[in-house]
Amino acid sequence: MLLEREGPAGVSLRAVARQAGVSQAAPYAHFVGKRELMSAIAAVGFSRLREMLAPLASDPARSIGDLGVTYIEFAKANPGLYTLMFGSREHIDSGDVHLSQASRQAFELLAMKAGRKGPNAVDDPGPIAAWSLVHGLVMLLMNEKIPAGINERLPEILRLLEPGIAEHTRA
Amino acid sequence: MLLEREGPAGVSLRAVARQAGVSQAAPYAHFVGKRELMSAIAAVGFSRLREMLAPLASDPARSIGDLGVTYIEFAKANPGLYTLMFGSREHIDSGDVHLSQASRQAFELLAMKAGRKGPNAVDDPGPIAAWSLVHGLVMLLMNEKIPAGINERLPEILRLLEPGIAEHTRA
DNA sequence: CGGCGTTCTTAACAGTGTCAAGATTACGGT
DNA sequence: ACCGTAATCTTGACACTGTTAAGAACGCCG
Repeated sequence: MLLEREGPAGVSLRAVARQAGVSQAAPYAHFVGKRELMSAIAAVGFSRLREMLAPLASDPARSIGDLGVTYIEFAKANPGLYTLMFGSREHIDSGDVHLSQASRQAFELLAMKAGRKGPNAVDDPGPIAAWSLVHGLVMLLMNEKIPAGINERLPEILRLLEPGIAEHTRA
Repeated sequence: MLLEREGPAGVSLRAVARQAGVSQAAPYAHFVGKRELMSAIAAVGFSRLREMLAPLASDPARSIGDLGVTYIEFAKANPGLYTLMFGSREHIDSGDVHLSQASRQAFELLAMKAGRKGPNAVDDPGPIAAWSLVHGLVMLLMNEKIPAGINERLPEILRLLEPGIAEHTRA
């Protein structure tokens, strides 16, 4: 896909039109603008992520660390898509309904594992910390801020959060 | 500044040239291209971040959590700059010498607090986890993936990592 | 069959990064 | 003091971008 070769900024409406065999302004019959196209793509990205995570989340034998590893695998397999989903507020409309709904659904999978039980897990520190840790790891890896060599130590890093969460949940 | 009003993508060479009172192609006498300009800006961003963090890092009375709070304050005060520093590989040349050096220096400040002592702290899980957690938190906040309301609970979230790090350092 | 909405095309607008050619300016060595 | 060289700037152009306007085909429903 074009997204993965060039990154989100490399996607031009005209290029996707050419690739579809239609002409420059045709996309505007389907999307009001570029941001809406990108938001739609990002939304299916969240759906795919959720599909990958879902079986692990409902399996009691799997830990948060396992979820994290799968999460990172998704990001490494689709770096362009992942960057689009989380990066740049420029390319995406964060207010888009489908998009924010899709991202919330993916987040709730994490909350199941890392959070206090019950509703409004949204402001529960546990899942937020877990998501932040994993997301930060992915971002720093992608932007080469940390050496790519730590790949094997990822489970170890992810486990660092578990004592704190256990302590917090108990309280 | 223009960066903060429009975000990294809103910065155009022509606009900065206009603002400097010179004409479109003048910047090319100082930078080989836009990416180099942006990389230079990002590098001074890392320097500023390091200056903010330095006093806390050398003060034994301050915890990793304190560093994290200051880090997040920096990001919230300069969201455009922060996005440029970490976000988009499109606008920045990660291979840039000044840039990668500046980011490494900022990272070493974290490593002092959160890591095993001694050299090559780069592959020590502690500081990497700390940085990832804080960075992920900032990113998710900026892109409105998590509600802005958790601001007061930030110290609590950052503390979740401390038991794990303590355990690991002891080993 | 007629009309309407969807999809498409072509053409144009303003804006962008970048390069080439040449003018201007500043400055250091003789 | 002067001359040459390097740094800096200007103008003009190229190919590209997102977006809009005006209109041409097309299918579908009454």
